[in-house]
Amino acid sequence: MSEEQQLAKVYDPSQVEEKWYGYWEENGFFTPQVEPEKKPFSIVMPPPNVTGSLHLGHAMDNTLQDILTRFKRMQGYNTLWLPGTDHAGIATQAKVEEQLAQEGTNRHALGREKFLERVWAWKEQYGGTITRQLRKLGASCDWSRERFTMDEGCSRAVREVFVNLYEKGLIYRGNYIVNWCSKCHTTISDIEVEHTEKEGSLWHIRYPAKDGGEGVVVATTRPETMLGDVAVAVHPEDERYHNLLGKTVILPLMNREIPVIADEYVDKEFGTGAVKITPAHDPNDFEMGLRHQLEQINIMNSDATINENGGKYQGLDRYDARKQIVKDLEELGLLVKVEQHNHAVGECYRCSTVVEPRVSKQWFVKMKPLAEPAIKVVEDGKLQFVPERFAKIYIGWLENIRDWCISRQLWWGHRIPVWYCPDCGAEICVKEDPAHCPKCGSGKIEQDPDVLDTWFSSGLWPFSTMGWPDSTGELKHFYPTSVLVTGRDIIFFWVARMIFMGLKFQKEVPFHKVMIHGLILDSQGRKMSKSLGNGVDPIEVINQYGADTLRFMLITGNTPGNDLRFHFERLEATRNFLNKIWNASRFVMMNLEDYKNIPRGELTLADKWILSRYEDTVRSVTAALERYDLGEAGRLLYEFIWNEYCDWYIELTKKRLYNKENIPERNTAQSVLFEILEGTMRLLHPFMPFLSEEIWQHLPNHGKTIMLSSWPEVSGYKNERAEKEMTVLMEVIRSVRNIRAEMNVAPGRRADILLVAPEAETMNTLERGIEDIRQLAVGEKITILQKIENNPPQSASAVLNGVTVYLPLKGLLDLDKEIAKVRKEIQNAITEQKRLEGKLGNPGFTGKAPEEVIAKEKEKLEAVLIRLRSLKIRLSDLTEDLES
RNA sequence: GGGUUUGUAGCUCAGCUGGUUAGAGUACUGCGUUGACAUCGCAGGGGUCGGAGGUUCAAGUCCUCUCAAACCCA
Repeated sequence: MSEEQQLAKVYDPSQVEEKWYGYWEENGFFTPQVEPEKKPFSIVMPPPNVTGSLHLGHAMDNTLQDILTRFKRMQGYNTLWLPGTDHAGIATQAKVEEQLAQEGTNRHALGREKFLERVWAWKEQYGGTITRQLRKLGASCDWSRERFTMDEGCSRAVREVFVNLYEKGLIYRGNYIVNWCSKCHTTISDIEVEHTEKEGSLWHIRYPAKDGGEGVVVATTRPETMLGDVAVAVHPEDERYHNLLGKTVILPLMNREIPVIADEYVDKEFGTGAVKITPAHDPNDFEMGLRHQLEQINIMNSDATINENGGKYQGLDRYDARKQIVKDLEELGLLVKVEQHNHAVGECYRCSTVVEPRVSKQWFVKMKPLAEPAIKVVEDGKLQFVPERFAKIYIGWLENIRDWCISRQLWWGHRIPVWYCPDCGAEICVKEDPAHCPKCGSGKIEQDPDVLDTWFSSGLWPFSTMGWPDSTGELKHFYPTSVLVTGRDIIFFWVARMIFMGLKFQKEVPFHKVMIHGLILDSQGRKMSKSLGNGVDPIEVINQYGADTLRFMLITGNTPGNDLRFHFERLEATRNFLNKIWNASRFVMMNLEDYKNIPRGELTLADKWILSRYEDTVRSVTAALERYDLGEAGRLLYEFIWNEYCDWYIELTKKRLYNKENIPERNTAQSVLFEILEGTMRLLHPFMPFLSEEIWQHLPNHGKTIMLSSWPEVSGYKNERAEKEMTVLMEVIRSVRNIRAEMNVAPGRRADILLVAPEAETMNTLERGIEDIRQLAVGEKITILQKIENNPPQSASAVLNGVTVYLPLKGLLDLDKEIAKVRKEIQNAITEQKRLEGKLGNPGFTGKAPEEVIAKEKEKLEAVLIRLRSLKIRLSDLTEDLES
């Protein structure tokens, strides 16, 4: 065992983490065979952006998945954690375009084919970064099955789904108002728009009547869109405007005649109660335009400049046009007033450019028929959210869903599998690329230039990664997956879409549970962002503290679903915990050199106690993991290891370990120390895979790897009596230490201790624990009596439940102080006694409270009375002392 | 405007279906080099649970209102 003795005094994660990860991966420990006879446990990893790098959100998300995966694997499940990456259309394309810009060129100059080559090259270069980082974190996912949303298999799945939905009429092409990002140069879906509250103005503009009357004043936050106005609308019950209904007003600057119409959508209270209607540039106006058969006048180019429909403003940027229009209106005397006005502005979630509602021809998924079953499975409990409250958010969103715009004006992504025939006008949607028009035979067909929203392919992730549309063993065994772990920010983007896609194409939910976790915030509770510069790089944290420390810190210290603040102090506290575990293990190994795995001798009270506490820990940690309360599981382990195993049990074994004469006793202590440490390492392994493996490998009787060892189970060690007895000893020891500290007894100085316990049972406990007390309370001569005749002179004391502790301290004792202390304790006890008597004397309480609660209160009262009696005796003894 | 979450010791957070004298870590104070660990040990001070009202024999824990913060949706 010489190698054990070489363990460093301080745990150094950098020495062990890489070694073990390589060992696990090379030996294929992460890669399951499909074993249909075994119970499956599967997770698909939310695919990170292929060219991205790891942030703390990923670190937490994947730590949670890894904990669940390692836990279930040890429990003997056929366990698959399937990793992969996402092609992230807009983000990746933008990065490559940036690169091209630096070279002084752009994608249009390059052409579609060459551009895509560049993106693939970019992916090859940066695509491995994040998966390497996940390895550093310790993720035990099966890299042999790693997938990419644009790989051949996933692309086939996308094609299959698109064609199928198209044929069922669930995908259609139409002219609708969509969100246009003029910087990313593409359409984005409703949920990709972020609304932020902004200071703006409300311009009141007069539209004169055609007949020369005053006309009407409209209020708008976007005056530039008036170039595309086709009507003015008022509420039908708004009496202020009854005389104007049906009349015609003149649109200033454009001199267009437009009608005043009535629509219930108009809010009478807002602005002047009259609104300008621009169907081509506002979603609400668009709807109203359809109701009233209004013309749609598109006034903007794709770069958000005014187009030929904007008259003399053509060519101006939208905001320059706004300034000019306001100025011109002012000169015409048509600007009535300008008010301060705060309103929500939609911005692109990727680049924060203000989105432009714009009418254009796009592809959509019809959502109602898909949403209904997706709502039902959650309502029926076939798919559960953890914590449950997120189900409400999910259902609420799906109930109010609008059709999903899936086409993107990008090049990087799955190309829409639709061809148009210029000769006969046919629209062709097929699984295999067609060479000519099936209707007229024309060879001039052209494919739709757009690609699909990235989330379209990620929506298929749980089954496309398992080989669908082929029927594979993985699909049969591992689908539906067991649980999906993700942040609450993508419930709409991703979770909902996987659910309806899974239901549609597999006729089954894609996962049984969805575990939602919060965000990681900085120490001040702000979101981490590039612009604030408050982000923390998990890789730097790993380099500094180790992956285990980061992992444990990320999953403890909060409750499921809530955000977590990132404090370096907590990181340090966790590192200290790892060091504590390391040193406790070091201690055990140092004392194991002659350990023989033979039947152990008689167990001491301390042995029985720690075994019982260990059993409790096994049960509670397992239960917490089963209900996805990983933070609680971590906390329980922390408390057991530090407060029970280290602070008490190790200390209690030292005397036996150091006495090398008594081999059986020493061997028994070694045996229990070892058994608990070994089991605890297995409990700890999902949380701290590296540290637990390193320690476990140094222990005797190890196998190939802790990650394939079995999860600890309860084995009948629970011992209430031992726990109760141990509690008495611990209280006695604490009170002696307390007195010593108060009286400034030097730590090394042995002191005599007198214990008085009226009950025979307690006396027995003390007698059996006498050596433990001597050891941990630094006792000299210890006397245990059932009662005392004479008051022990010059003694400090403490009155516990059932035991009175005396420390004779000749010359050190301040009698007045001691008396005051006892008096105060008597006061406290009396207060408590009165409270309990009042409670028990209350017929309301005794009549209505459950039996056990009453019994408990009675017990408490009894204990207080006993204590009070001892305290009073103590007080009279002390006063006698004072008088003598 | 609708919804969700949070508000417990200086700080960060636990406290399950109402029933201990409300807990932990950290910070703070005192003592400490006994053969795992100073990234440590022992001991200690510190909160009446955002505010108001209500239900109940009993409320941090349920209800109503209210204040504050964060987030989501419109």
